[in-house]
Amino acid sequence: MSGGTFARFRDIVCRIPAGKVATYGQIARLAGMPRCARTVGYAMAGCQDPDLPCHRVVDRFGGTKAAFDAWAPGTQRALLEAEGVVFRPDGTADLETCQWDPSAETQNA
DNA sequence: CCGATGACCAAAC
DNA sequence: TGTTTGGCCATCG
Repeated sequence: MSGGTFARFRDIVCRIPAGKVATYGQIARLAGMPRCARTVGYAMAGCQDPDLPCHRVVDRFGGTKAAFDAWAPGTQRALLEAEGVVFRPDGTADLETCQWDPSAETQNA
């Protein structure tokens, strides 16, 4: 595993600050694989690591995935809201306000 | 062991 | 302008 692509995704997702959300494509892009967004989602689906804040990972529209709902109905949104993420009436996270900005990644874990 | 799938995104026609 | 296919990697059966 170490040295695998999944490890890279996990590392990136783990660096998402609380109150922020990142999209699969964004993470994949940061990992160096703009086309590997699917692999990112799979990394979460197959390996729900407790240290992996997959709840901070959303799709391009900031909408939580149905699979996540199956894992924990309404939990993702609750966690994000608890972290300060702003949700819209449509049930999607306001990416304009809460999308993780890797460029401003000054928190450096 | 090998084949198919999967929580997606972006470019191409 | 909108819709479709393509692509990537790891895990599951």
